[in-house]
Formats: sequence, C-alpha cells, structure tokens
Amino acid sequence: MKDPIPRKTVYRLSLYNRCLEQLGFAGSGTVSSEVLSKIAGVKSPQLRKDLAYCGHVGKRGLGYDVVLLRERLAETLGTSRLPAVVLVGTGNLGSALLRYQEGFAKEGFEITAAFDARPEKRSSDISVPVLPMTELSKFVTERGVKMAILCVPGTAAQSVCNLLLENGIQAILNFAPVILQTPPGVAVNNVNLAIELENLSYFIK
Amino acid sequence: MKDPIPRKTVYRLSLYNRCLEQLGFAGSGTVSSEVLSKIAGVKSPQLRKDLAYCGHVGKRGLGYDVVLLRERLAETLGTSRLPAVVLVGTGNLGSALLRYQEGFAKEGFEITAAFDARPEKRSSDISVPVLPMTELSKFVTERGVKMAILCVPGTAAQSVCNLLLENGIQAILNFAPVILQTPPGVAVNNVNLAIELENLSYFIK
DNA sequence: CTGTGTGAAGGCTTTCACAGCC
DNA sequence: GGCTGTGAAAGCCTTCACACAG
Repeated sequence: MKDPIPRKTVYRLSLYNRCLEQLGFAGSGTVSSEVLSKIAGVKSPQLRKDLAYCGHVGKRGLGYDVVLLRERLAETLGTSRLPAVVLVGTGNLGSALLRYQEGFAKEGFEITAAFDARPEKRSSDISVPVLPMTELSKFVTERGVKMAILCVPGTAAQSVCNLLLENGIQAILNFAPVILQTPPGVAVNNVNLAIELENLSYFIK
Repeated sequence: MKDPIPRKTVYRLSLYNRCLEQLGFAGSGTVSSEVLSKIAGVKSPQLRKDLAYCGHVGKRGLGYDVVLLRERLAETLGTSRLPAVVLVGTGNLGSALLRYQEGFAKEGFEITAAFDARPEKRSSDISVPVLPMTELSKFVTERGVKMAILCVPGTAAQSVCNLLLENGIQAILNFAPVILQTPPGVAVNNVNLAIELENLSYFIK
C-alpha cells in the first residue's frame, strides 16, 4: 500500500510471479494464499501481506485470480517492459552465462552485448556479440543500458564497476567475489557461489 | 557465544573469510573491525558482534590477528575439511558450472562427479566425470556425499531432489527455478538468476 | 588512547488472530 | 463457509553507546 515496498517483499513478489508461471494455469481460475504460499515456501499470512502491496487484488472467499494477479505483479515490479542488460567479463563464468542466454530469454531477459578485455576468446557457440572493453562506454550510453552482469575477476571488479557507474549503469548483478563499493542509489545483488557452498556445509551434520 | 549461530551471521562469517582472503595479508598483522567491516559492506558493530560468536578472538586496542581469525572462522564454520559435492544436470547451466570448476577449486571446493540423464552430452573441456543418473545412488551412498548442486530443469527438480535426499544428501545448492519441498533438517540455498535480475530492475529509476 | 565486547534500545519482519466480504 | 485484508503482538536482527582491556 505504502510507497516504499520493503526490499524483502519485492524479492518475494518476484518469487510469487515465478510460482504462478510454474503452476501453468492457462488463464484458469484462482489460487488461495494457502496453496500459493506452500509452493513459494512461505507462510500464508506473509503472502497475503506481501500481495496487499499490489492493492486489493484478492477476492474474499475465493482467492486470487491468477491472470489478474500476474498483471498486478508485473505492474508493481515494473516488469512489463524489461530493461536491456550487458554482461562484462567473458571468462569461465561469464561465457557460461552467455551460453545460458536462452534460460534468461525464457524469463524475459536478454543480454544485448558482452564485453571483455580480450574479446577474441569468444567461442563459436555464443550468439551474443562480444565486444572489447573500449566500446563499453559508447554502447551503454548510446543505448541507455541501465543494468549489468559483472563476471570479471575479483581484482578487476571494483574498477570495472566504477566504469559502469560512470556510464549510467544503475543496477549490477555481481558474480565477482568482492563487495563492491558503490554510492547510494545503485543497486547491487551479489551471487557468490563459494559462499553459498560454504554456508551450506555449515548445516551438514 | 551461544550454540545456535543465527543463519544470517553464519552467512556473514563466510563473507568475512573471503574478505580476509582478498586482503591478501601474508600472515602480517591485524585488522580493525572498522577496516574489515568496510570491505565486507557492513557496519562495524555488526562485524564485532558476529565475530564474537567465534570466541574472544580480537585484542582490544589492536584489532583482530588475521591468521588467528581465519583459523577461528574455519573452525566455527567447519570449513577445515570441506565436503565432497556432486552436481546433477549437465544442461546449459550445469556444464557451465563444471567449466567453472577451477573457480570453485580456488575456494576449496571440488565437484567430485556430475550426473545427467544423457551423460554423452559431456563436452571435451570438462574434467569432471559425467555419469548417468542410474549411478547416482551408488556413488553418493558409497562415498558418503552430503552436498549437491542441482541444475536440472524446473520440471525435474523436485523428483531429483527426492532422489538425492533418499541417498543421504543433506544440503542442496539449487539453481532450478522451483522452491524445493524438503523435510526439516535439509538445507537448501536457492540461486535464481531470473529473480535476481527482475529484482534489480525494480530499483532502476 | 585505540579498538573490542556487549547489554540495552531501536527498527524491521514475521506471525498471529480475527474482523469483514464473497 | 471460505478466504482475504490487517491491526496488534512477537521475534529477530541491527544499531548504538559505553565499559573495559591492551
């Protein structure tokens, strides 16, 4: 309801969106908070409270209309028009993600270009243009790209990050094992596979 | 101090470990909570409180001895002996991660084997043995593997997950875009790139 | 005087319980 | 009767402020 939707709620709204997709309802009927919350792995009051940020979208006694709910979610999240994304760093992980391109495409994202200090490393099974770093500024500013996926080595991450910010990038999905120092207003999500694994290992008996 | 370290704290302890690594101190000297917290992107009191879970490891007026701290962290997290990991699903993302193997190795993890319904897809630049799914039970139980990375399509994720749990897997790093239904006592960390991107797009002005 | 360790305060999220609408 | 929407309560985590050790 209130303007500033809590970070964690935004996260879960995306999640609910994916869960609805997964349900594969062909426009059919409604879901109850009970059912949907179970799929999403949260408690039902939480789901209801989260969805309340999208306005009164549920019907009491019935549940949530699937189609309507998805529309509202997309609207609230601003997912109707998905932003262009560039990827920087085509090493192991970077080119891996480029090969996974179709996975992103299915979810509505498209990597418009990739950049690397040594673009000739580009392998033949990658369909995205791989350009030298020197072209990054021009490309990003001309096309008004606002999001980037960062896959450079940790040692280069901060300086490449700075370069991105100078050219108007506002959100970064960071795979480099470094916490980026950024000014307020820039969104950074970190994905650190080593930490994920280490974290899991803690819970093994 | 108390036995049950909060989940989020465990997470950050791993993070601090990585930050120390990044500092690259060759056994030299100490770090203050002020400095280390800045690198890790948290506030200094938080860092101190987190580190207090490792016992009295800091020296007042001096800071934290880097070597000692790393030892204590490894001890607390149980990272001294790192567990074996298997990867399931060698599609786009799965084989991408296998190619990234050396990235894991640098952080101390090793994928001991990969499994797929069609293992012949194995490409030549992957050094990890790729075995058919039918061998999974035997491999996992015989070697006592407790951790798995799950990269199968969403439609297969839950059933493969069940198979893993039946064979004694206790922790799963899940890349499938599905929330896995698991009994308590099993740890699951989800990595969903589409959600990360969607989430970031929300914060673009 | 510097910098850790920590009780107490504060803020944010989750959970509960139930009123209200279909 | 069923299920949403939501104030109130509880819980958890973060932040603060300061005592205290080196």
